[in-house]
Amino acid sequence: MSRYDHTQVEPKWQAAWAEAEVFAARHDPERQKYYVLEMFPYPSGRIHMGHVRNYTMGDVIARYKSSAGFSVLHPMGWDAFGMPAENAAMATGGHPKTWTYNNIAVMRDQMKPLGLSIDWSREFATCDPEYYGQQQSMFLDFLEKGLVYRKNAVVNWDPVDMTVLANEQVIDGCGWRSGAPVERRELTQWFFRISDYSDELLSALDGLEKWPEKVRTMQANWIGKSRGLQFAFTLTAPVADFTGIEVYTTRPDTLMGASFVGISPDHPLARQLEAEREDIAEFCNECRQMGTSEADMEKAEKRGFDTGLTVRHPLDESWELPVWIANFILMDYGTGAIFACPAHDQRDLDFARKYGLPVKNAFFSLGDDTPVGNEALVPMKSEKVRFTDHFAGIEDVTGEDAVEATIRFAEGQGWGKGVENFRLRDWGLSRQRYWGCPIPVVHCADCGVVPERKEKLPVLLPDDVSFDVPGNPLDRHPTWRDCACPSCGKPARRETDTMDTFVDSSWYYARFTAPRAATPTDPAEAAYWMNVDQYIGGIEHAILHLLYSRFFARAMNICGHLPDSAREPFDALFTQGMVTHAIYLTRNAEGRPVYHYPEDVEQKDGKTVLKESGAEVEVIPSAKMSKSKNNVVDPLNIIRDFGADTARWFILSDSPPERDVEWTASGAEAAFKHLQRVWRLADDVRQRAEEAGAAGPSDEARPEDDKALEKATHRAIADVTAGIEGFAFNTSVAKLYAFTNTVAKSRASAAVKAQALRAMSQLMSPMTPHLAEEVWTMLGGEGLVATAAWPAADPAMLVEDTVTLPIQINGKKRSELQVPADMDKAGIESLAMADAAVQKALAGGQPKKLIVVPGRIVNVVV
RNA sequence: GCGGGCGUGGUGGAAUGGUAGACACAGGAGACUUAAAAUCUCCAGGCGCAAGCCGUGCGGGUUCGAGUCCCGCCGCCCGUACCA
Repeated sequence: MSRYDHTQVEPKWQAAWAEAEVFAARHDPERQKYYVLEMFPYPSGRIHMGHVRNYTMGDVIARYKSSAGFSVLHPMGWDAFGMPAENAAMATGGHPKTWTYNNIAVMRDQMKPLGLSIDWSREFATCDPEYYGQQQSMFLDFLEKGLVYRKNAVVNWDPVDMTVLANEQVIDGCGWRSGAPVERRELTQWFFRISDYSDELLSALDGLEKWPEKVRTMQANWIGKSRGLQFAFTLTAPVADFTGIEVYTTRPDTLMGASFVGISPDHPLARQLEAEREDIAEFCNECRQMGTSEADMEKAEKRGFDTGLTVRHPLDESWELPVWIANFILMDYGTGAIFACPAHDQRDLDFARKYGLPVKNAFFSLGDDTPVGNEALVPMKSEKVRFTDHFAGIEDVTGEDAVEATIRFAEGQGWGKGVENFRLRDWGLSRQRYWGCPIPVVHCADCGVVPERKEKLPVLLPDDVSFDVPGNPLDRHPTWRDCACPSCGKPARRETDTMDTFVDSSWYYARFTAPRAATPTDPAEAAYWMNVDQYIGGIEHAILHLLYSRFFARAMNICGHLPDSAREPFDALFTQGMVTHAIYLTRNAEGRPVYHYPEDVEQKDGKTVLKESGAEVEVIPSAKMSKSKNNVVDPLNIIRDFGADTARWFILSDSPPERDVEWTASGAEAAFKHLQRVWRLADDVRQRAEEAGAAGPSDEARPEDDKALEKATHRAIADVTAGIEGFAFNTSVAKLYAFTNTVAKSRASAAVKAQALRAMSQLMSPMTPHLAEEVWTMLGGEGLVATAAWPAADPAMLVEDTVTLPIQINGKKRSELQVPADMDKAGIESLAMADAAVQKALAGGQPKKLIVVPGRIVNVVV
C-alpha cells in the first residue's frame, strides 16, 4: 500500500476494537471511573453534522480518559418519544412505533462507521417498554412522596381540529393545520412539584463549578428568586366574596407612585366579574384568543379594561385607585395581581399613557427633579435616589435599601409582609398525545384517582391506533381506557394523558448505569458510575432539560433510586456550538430565492458560480444547516469519500468547540490531505528505519537534531494534552499540525523520528483513532493505541534556555531583547535601557516609569 | 418584550490584562512534470517607495499596557416553560 486507504483501514480497526471489547464499560472497583455522556439524539431519521460534532467531542474525552487509566462509561441511546413520530404518522399513514424504530436502526448504522468508543451493549430507547415501565414505577413513587399532583392549567386549544396544540404548532396565534385562531383552555393536568425545590436548585448552582457560567446565570434568572412585599388593596365595594385584591411587588418603595391595580384575565376576581358582566366577559375572551407562550404574550399589544371597581391605597384611605384587567399580567406569577407604578416601569408607563392613567414619580434622580415623561425612570437598585414624601421616612437611599425600609414599615404597621417569591413554576407533565409514556393512574367513580399497581406495570401503549383524525388516539380507543379500579375492582378508566418527553430525558443518564435492571436503577451500579463526569450538549438545553434533570435526580434520591451524592447528576457540563454551512442562492424572475446544493456550485476566478450555467450565486455564510435551504451536508457522504477520521478531524479543527463551526468542502479536503501526509511521513520513517536496521547503524547521527525533536515531542505532548483537558480541541489540532511540520523538516535519526510519530499517533488517537492505530502499528507500537497509556511530558524537556522579551515604549512594541530565561529584573532593566530604540526615545533623559515583567515584557514610559 | 451569549485579515480562527493575526483554508510565486494532478519550498492584515502610520463591530472609560476589564449602542444567535 502506497497510500492511506480509509475504506480498508477504518473497518479493520473497528473490527479489532469490537473483537477486544475495548469499549465495554467495566465496573472495576480497583480503577477510578469516568462517565462521559453526550445528550442523546432524537431519532429523526438521519444523523447530521451536529451529531458528528457532539459525539466526536465526547469520544475525544472518552478515549483520552481511557488512555489516562480511567474505567470509562460512554453509552448511547435514543430520546424516542415525541411529536414528530405522530406528525409523520398523520402525514404518511404509518405508525409512530415503526417510524421510530426504523429511524433508530438507520441512525445506528450511520453512527457506527464514525468509530466512536461507545459501549453499544447499554443502548436503549425511551420508547422501549422496559424503560418507560420503570419511569411509570418512579412516577408512582413520586406520587407517594407527594412530588406529583393535579391542578388546572391552560393549554392551546384548536377549536377546529378539537385538539391541544404545542406552542410551536401555534403560528401567529392560529393552529398550524386548521389555521383557526387558537384559544386558551383550562384542563386538569399533572404537575411535578419542582417549585418546592426552587431555593435548593438555585443555591446548588454555586457548587457547579465545572458548568459554564452562562448556564448557571440563565438557570438562576429562570428560577428568579425575588424579595418583595405582599399586601392587599381593599375594594371600596365588595364583589361577591371578594373584599380586596392581594398583590405582590418587588418595588413596594414606589407605592406613592401607584396609578392603578391590574389583575390577570384569569384572576378569580376577573372570573367573577366575567360571570356578571358581558363587556368584561368579552374582553377576557379576547385576551384568551392567544397562544400560551410567554414570548407571544409579551410581544402582543398591551391591552387593558377598566372594571370600574376601585380600591383604597393602604396608606391613604381617601386615595382610590382604579382596577384594570390587563392582558400582560400572568396568573402564574405572584398573586396574579399587581399595582402599577408607571413612573418607574416602562411597561406600566406605556399602558398608563395609552389609557390616560396618572403618572407620578415616587422618587427622582439625585439633582434632577424632572417628572417622568415617556421614558420611565428605572435606575439600578444599587443607585441612590431621592424619595419625596415617603411614608417610611426615607429620603436619599438606594432602591434596595428603600425596598427593605418599606417592608419593615409595612410589617410594623401590620398591613403587609415581606415574602420571597420565585418565578419558577411547577412542571406540567401531562400531554394529550399518544406517543409518550402513559401516566399509570386510573380514574374511578368511587375512589377518585388511583395509582396503578406496580406489578401491573408497564401500562403499555396500545398498537391498534389510528391518526386519521386529530386528537389523542388513546382518548378514543374503544377498549384501552377500560380497566378495573386497582382499589375497589369496579370498572374504571385509565388516564389517557401521556408524559412530557422531558421526563424521559430527565433520568436516562441514571439508567445507563444499569440499563437492564428490573428496578429503575441498580444501587451498586449507580453508586459506582454516577455522577456523569462530563456532559456535552447544545446550549439550547441550558434551562429546561438541565433544570428538570437536576430536579429529577433529587426526586430519585428521595425515592431511593440515586445516592445522596448524585443529587447533582452532572459534575461538568460543556455546551457546544452548531454546525453551519454557507447557503448558495440565485433569484428567480420574481426575485424569490432559489437554493442550490453545495455540490452544484464551484469557485471560478474568485467568484462562486453554478457549475451548470456559470451564473454567479449569492453566498450567505455560516447559516444553520436546514433542509429547506439545501445547505445540509450528509456525514455519510463525507465518510464515504474521505473517511470518518477526516470528518472527525475537520469538525474539531476549525472552531473552538463552544462556538459554531462552518462546514466547508475545502476545509474537509485539507483535513483529508493532512491525514494522508501523516501516513506518508510514518510510511517513510518506517522504510528508513528498516533500511537503517538492515544496514546497521549507518544512519548519520545528529545528536542536536535528535535532541531538538525530542524536545518538540514533549512540547507537543504537553500542548495537545492541555488542549484536550481544557476543551480546546481546535488548539490541540493546531499544535498537531505544527508538530507534523516539525517532524517533516527534522533531520533527526529514523529511530527518534519513529518515536516522535508514535507519540503523535497517541496524541491523535482520540481524534482520528483509525489512522492512529495504523501509524502506531507501522512504527512498532505494541498492542492497540486505544489501550496504550497516555504519554507524559517530561518537565525537564519543556524548559527553554533563553526567552525573547518585547520592549514597548509607551505601550507600543519598538524592540526585542534576547535574555537568559532566569535573568533577574535588574539585569533585564539595564539591558533594556541600553537598547538602541530606548536610547533614541529617551533622547538623553530619564524614563518616567519602567515596567519589567520577567519572562513577559518590558515597557518604558517616557 | 424579557434572560443569556457572540462579534479579530479575503475565510475559519490563535492570544494567563503583556509582541494581535499561531495553525489552517482560499490566494500568489517557484520546484518537480511532456502536461496536469499530487507533492515540496517560499510570500502574504491594510495603507505607504521607505521611515512609519492604522488596525480585534461602533462610541466612551479604567490601566504603564485592553481583543481581553467597565459603561452605552449596533448586528447576529440561543432560550422564553407543550419542538427536542
